[in-house]
Amino acid sequence: MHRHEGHDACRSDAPDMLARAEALCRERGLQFTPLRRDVLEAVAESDKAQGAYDIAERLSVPGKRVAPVSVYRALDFLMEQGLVHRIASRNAFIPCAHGHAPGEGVIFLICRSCGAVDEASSADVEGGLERTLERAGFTPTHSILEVEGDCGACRKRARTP
Amino acid sequence: MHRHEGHDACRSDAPDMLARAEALCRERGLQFTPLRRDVLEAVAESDKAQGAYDIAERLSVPGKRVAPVSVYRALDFLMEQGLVHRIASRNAFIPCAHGHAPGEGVIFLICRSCGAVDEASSADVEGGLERTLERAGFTPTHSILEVEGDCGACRKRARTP
DNA sequence: TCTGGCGGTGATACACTGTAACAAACCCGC
DNA sequence: GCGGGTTTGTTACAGTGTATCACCGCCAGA
Repeated sequence: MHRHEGHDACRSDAPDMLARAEALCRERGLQFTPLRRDVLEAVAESDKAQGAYDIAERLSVPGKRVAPVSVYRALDFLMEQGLVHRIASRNAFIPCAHGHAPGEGVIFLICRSCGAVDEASSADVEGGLERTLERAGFTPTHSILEVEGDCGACRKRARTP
Repeated sequence: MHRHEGHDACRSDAPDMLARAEALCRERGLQFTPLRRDVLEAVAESDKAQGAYDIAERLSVPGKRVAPVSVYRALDFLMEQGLVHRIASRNAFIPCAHGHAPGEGVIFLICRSCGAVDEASSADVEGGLERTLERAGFTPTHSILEVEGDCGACRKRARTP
């Protein structure tokens, strides 16, 4: 089990994220288009989960509107490539903090106070889940695990206002 | 760890569910109104997750329309009382298969083929999750764990068509 | 009895989220 | 240049959820 270390730096270091995405697309023979780049950059600019419409609005400038449907398409692409995650309980999107092993379970920690979303992973949880599913005769294809609560920073802030 | 036994009977035994709900409301001094009763019954009639609009349509008869907003209000009430669950990945609702210990984690097993939703629980998963959250300095208030895949019945059906 | 409050419901409107369908632009190999 | 796939723009629409206000029924208290 491990928690992802150095997370904050990761999330705010958008340039690194973009470089990684570009390399990944080149490697896979896919197009890292300007729109996809812009959407990824917009998502990576914040550690809060952002809605597709927020992103569309942020990317729009007078004279050059980006329609939500375009954002959705870019997000679909970025999710397929494992570059962003969707937070089902919020209908919102966050950058993937780091390269996950394919199929590795991710736990999203969503702070109800500051809105930041952290990622964690746990071999214990994953193993327990596998055993539970097997016992139930259930073959999983995809699982989501999202926890809402208070992050350490916000709890500390609440104690010493 | 245990998987909920006798689940099918539980889910289809709507009358029992209604009696339980009524008793629970009386006990808590809350109103188990006709609308709430109808909504719970509609949810309990199927082991598939149903959308609020589906429920509204099902409850509507010529001359007596039930608006989605009314269904949402009833569902909010029923969720607060722990009688129904919301499936975040589907924007849909299912009856609670049994009385959970308050705060106990539930794992939803969603079959992508037949759409049925089963419930499971696992002390392993829960313990692992607790440890992971503590390590991350995160205080949880609510967590959702939903797994999509193929249930045993559908996998068997696929093998012998 | 009257009255005021309160919870529940009905009804309308609206905001937010996501997708379908089609046309235009672009890119790339032939 | 041409043909075919991919990407994007645009419009329209479906699905999901909430805000607001009015009305009703009930019940406690004057």
